[in-house]
Amino acid sequence: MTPDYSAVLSTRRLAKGTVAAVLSGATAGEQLKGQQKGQQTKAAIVDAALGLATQIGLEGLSIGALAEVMRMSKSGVFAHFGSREELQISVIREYHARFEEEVFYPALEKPKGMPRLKALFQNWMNRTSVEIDSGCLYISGAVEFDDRPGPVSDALASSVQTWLAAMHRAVVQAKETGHLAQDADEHQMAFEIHGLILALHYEARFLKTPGSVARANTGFINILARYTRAL
Amino acid sequence: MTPDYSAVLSTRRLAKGTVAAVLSGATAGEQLKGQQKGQQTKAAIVDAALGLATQIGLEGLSIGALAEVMRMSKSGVFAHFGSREELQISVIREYHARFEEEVFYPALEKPKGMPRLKALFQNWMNRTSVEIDSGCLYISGAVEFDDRPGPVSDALASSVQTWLAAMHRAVVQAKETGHLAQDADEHQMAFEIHGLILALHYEARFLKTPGSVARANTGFINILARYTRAL
DNA sequence: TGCAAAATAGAACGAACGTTCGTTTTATTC
DNA sequence: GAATAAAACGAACGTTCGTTCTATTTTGCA
Repeated sequence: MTPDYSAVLSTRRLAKGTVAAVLSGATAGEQLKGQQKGQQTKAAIVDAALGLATQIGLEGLSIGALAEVMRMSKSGVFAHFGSREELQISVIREYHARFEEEVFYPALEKPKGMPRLKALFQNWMNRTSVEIDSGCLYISGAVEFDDRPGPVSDALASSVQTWLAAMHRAVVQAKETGHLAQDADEHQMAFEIHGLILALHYEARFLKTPGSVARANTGFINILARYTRAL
Repeated sequence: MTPDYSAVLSTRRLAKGTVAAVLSGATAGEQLKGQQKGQQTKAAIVDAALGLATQIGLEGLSIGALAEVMRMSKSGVFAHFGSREELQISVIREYHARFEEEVFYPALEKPKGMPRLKALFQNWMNRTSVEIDSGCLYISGAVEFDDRPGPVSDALASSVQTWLAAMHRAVVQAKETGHLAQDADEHQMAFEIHGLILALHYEARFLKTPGSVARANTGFINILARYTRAL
């Protein structure tokens, strides 16, 4: 149920199409199909939908509003997905793709261990900072679907788990390479890091508290100090 | 714009009616009005509405669904509030009242400084743990209204700020009483604590990750260690 | 007990929702 | 350029939404 980045993490970056295909659940046939007009339109719709969803949430995303943005008819938009749920899932997949492209892959350039861990956090934080105006789908989605089981919730949870697992793996590697104390609890550390990102998103985006970015940074430094020092 | 608990924190618990009146923005006249039938009905509606809102969110809260739960007509429910927004704000005020009753006031029994700070966190965490089945309005609301300015968002932000300010003040007092290092950054510490609660809510409620409560607890211990030790 | 006020019901409103359908327009292929 | 498939349209469906009216019932008080 929960794919993870482990393979990618140790083998560096795979061919992009393959990874994306696996992660998005798309079949090989779909990927290789020629770029008909409909495919580009669909991509444009998903792009617009993602923009809407990060602002008003996946639940607030309506086909009517989306059609208006696209200057298309409701039925024209609808036909590309067959259902609202499928549209939402497409949006999640797109978000996932962009997230890993922006946060995960660039960090693989850094060597295993502390450098990569730092890069992962830094990229994650940068993205969250930028998203202060648009919102993070992994955070808003979690709230919207934490009591609404179904395919959309599953897709969302799967994406999040994938990313959190990658983060956890990076911590494990940092310990393996001797950059962290031998008795460091990897899950605990990942949990605390996650908390920093969530607090940043909450305080900066909703409360507009100044200095939140600096606090998240300082928090990370504190966590590092805690887990490099022997207990 | 942002009331705070400061007065209450230093004078112990005030007369309940007064504090509640100030916090809820209700007028004295409203408070003293005799308990007519309508008042109890309204209270029952708000109670049911709070139950619904913590599950499906403030945005998902609909008058129709609420009327069904109450076995009343839509217009009957509606008449008590005059608008959906007013209903939402009533729910927020009710949540606020219960939150301080359950989290804030009991901690005032403990002496200022570390004991009170620990109690505040513990109560906060206990409530968040219990809320894993029902959801926290301060968290879900922040996501739903972070890009939707208006009276509801204002009421919500005000409540949250009040609580976070109380938490911050507790940290300041802990430092004043010598329980924390002299160079401890109170805002930074409050930020990190907030992150723990958010991570707990996220991982336990959405991802159903086992052991999240223990991790939040451990995280708090780690933070305490960091801020009692000199930098 | 009677009367005014408060509380609830009921019907209706316009708008928006996701979805279905048949038709028409646009692309692609031969 | 004709034949075929893909894509987009426009209208309508049944629901639900918040809200507005006008009755009707219930309540509190003299």
